[in-house]
Amino acid sequence: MPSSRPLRADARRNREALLTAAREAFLTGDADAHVEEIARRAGVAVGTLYRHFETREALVEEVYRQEVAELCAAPARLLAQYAPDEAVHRFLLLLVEHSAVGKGMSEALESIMATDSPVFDDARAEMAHALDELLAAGVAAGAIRDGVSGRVLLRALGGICGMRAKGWEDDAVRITTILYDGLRSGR
Amino acid sequence: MPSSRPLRADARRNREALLTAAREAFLTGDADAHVEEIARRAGVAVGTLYRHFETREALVEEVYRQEVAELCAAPARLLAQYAPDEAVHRFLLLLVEHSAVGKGMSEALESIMATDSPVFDDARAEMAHALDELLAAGVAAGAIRDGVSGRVLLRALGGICGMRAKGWEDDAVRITTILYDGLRSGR
DNA sequence: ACACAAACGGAGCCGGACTCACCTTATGGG
DNA sequence: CCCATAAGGTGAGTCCGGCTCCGTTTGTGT
Repeated sequence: MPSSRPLRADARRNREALLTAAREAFLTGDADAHVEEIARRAGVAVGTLYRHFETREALVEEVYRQEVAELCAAPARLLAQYAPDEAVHRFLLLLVEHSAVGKGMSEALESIMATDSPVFDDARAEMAHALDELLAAGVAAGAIRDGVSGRVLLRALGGICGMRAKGWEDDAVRITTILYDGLRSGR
Repeated sequence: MPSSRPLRADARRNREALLTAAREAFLTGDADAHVEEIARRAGVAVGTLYRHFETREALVEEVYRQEVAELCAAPARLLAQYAPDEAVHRFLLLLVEHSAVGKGMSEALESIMATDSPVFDDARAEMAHALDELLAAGVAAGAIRDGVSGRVLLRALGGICGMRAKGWEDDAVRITTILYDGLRSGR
């Protein structure tokens, strides 16, 4: 259904502007910028925002989806470059680092990983699948314990990404290491 | 300042009724019950609710605080009854179990553990302190790795408690076990 | 150029948190 | 026991933010 008609030029431009404006708003701190504000930043009226996105939530989700897609590309790349268990370790740390781009985006990731909103199911499935690959490779190499699904690990990571206090990065790295050691200890 | 005057009898009753109504509302699922609804359940008007609690959030916080206080009593009890590392393990599982009382309360716990809202600082500090005791006992007994603070572990637990999908309990138990193994592996 | 569907703008609607001016009642001193 | 009085209760009304609706503008295919 992506081709019910190619979308008029100005419409495409506005849609893009809205997504950019929203992403910037979230990155610069306030994850609950008003729709008016986002529309203003994009140089359009609220009505236009609602022509492109069903609800405010839908817009937020779209921004999240793009961010997640980027993260999902990582596992394959890491597996090609490192030994399986090293790849797992690096991915965990990458995730922590990535969620550091801003409070807004970190909230986004947390939502994706912790909620049951049907809208995020795809993103979660994709993420879980990417993690499954990583873990499977680790198990095959005898470096990672068996019986841990990507979905389970994803849950744990959700908690890590939700951290936002000052000095949270140190905490995140520490928890990540604990998890990693835990994954190896039962192998 | 808890004694600017003993609070009139009906006032105390209403305050209690509001807390009870709110707790029940959260336990029975909808964590975002409207203030009107909560007031109605308590048999008072919204104005009365706002006489006792600055904002809706403040009411929610008070309910959380009570729940957390209950959890904070657990570590001391467990330490008196079990070996340190066993106490840690049991507390982790207790936490999971406790957050199962309902989606509403589980959201509450997640908030307490994941946010930086100054209002929750006390609860977090208390919780972290309780965990510190547990961990310290474990370290002293040589059963737990050193260098993990209660605060850090609390973060990890926040993620676990935030899980709400069907079958989340199995996931939670599994993650908890991984964490536990991780805590022991570096000793 | 023209027609016309597609897209835009923005005043206004609506629901939910919160306020305030006025009424009710517990309580303690006479 | 009763009254004065201040603590407490009430709920219609305000405010604010997400969302809608329809009249106007504009890109596009002929």
